[in-house]
Amino acid sequence: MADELHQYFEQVVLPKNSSLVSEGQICRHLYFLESGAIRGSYMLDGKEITHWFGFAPEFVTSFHSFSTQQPSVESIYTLEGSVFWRISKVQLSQLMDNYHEIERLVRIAYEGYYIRLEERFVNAHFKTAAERYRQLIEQEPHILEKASLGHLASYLGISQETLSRIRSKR
Amino acid sequence: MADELHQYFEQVVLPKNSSLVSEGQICRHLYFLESGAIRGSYMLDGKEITHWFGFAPEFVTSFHSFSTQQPSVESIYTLEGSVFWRISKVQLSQLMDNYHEIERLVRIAYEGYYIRLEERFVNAHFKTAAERYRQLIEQEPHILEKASLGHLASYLGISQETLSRIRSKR
DNA sequence: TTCGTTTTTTGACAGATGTCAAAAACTTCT
DNA sequence: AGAAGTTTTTGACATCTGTCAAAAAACGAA
Repeated sequence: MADELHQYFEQVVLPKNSSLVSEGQICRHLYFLESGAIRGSYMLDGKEITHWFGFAPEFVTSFHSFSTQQPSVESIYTLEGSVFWRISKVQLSQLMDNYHEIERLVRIAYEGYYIRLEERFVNAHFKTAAERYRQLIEQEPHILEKASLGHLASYLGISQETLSRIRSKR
Repeated sequence: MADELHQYFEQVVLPKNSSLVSEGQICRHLYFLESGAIRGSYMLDGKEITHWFGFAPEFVTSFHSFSTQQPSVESIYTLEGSVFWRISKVQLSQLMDNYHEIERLVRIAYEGYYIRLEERFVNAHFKTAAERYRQLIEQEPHILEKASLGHLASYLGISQETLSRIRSKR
């Protein structure tokens, strides 16, 4: 099985600040981020909102588009030089058909992603900007090293200026 | 297989305002909500925050607790008389082991739940209270019929007073 | 290094939202 | 219908946060 797995994956290497997935296009691949870091963002009222970050090693894609095969509302960009291994949706479906074990891995992956998102959602819900920032420092410190202030601010759901002021107060 | 499935599920019938899952307890079951409506909530600074609603027919549980088997941070209450069919995590795991088909159903379910939560997250992220309320009316009008103002407000991430004022302005 | 660009910080101000408190409207039960 | 409880509305006020604009700092390329 390991042999068969390998032949489905294709390596993708991207430099810093390049796009992996573009808004408006259908995302047909699931990517394993082997090394590097990325961010997912979308446009709102002319502003770019970064709503998630991805760090190696993990599976990433524009989940909504990949799952529904609708045009993606988000774009994905590299935050630094990154190496991916990608597999198409069609091929992944075949693998899941052929191997219960693969279907299970994907199920467990989704379960994990769901839980993580739920936690983030709850954390964001009724906390002040400062509390969310403090929580970020505790729970996802790696983000601080790779993301710019603007990316961070939108990730936290606040303006860049407010984040700058929160930072200067300690 | 249908026969075998049936024997794993147990019916639970609850009146209005009763609790299905309580904070602090490990949630060991997945529930199929056959009829009725429920809400999931947690305590924050002495206030009860309702962060999701569930409506028949769908599968519901305290996902974080069910998945990790850690004590639940949320409680689940019925909004009206409701009928559930529950299956234990152990038994569901057995079913998933024995039937690839079941594993697939669960995988697809998680995929759907993830997408839904992501949409809600993005919608909430940078919109004003009024916009979120308008969006709720368009996208989840059924919630309006069952939830009290207080539940709704916390679901939208705003105070009850603010929601009341938004409502009175149209 | 130096110039030009991007990112971050700071200031002034307006507007949205939360909080506390009380009144009003609505429910439920007897 | 009436009493008691709950839910919703309203008012006054403080504060957090966003916006716009400009200055300062950091970064990159030549």
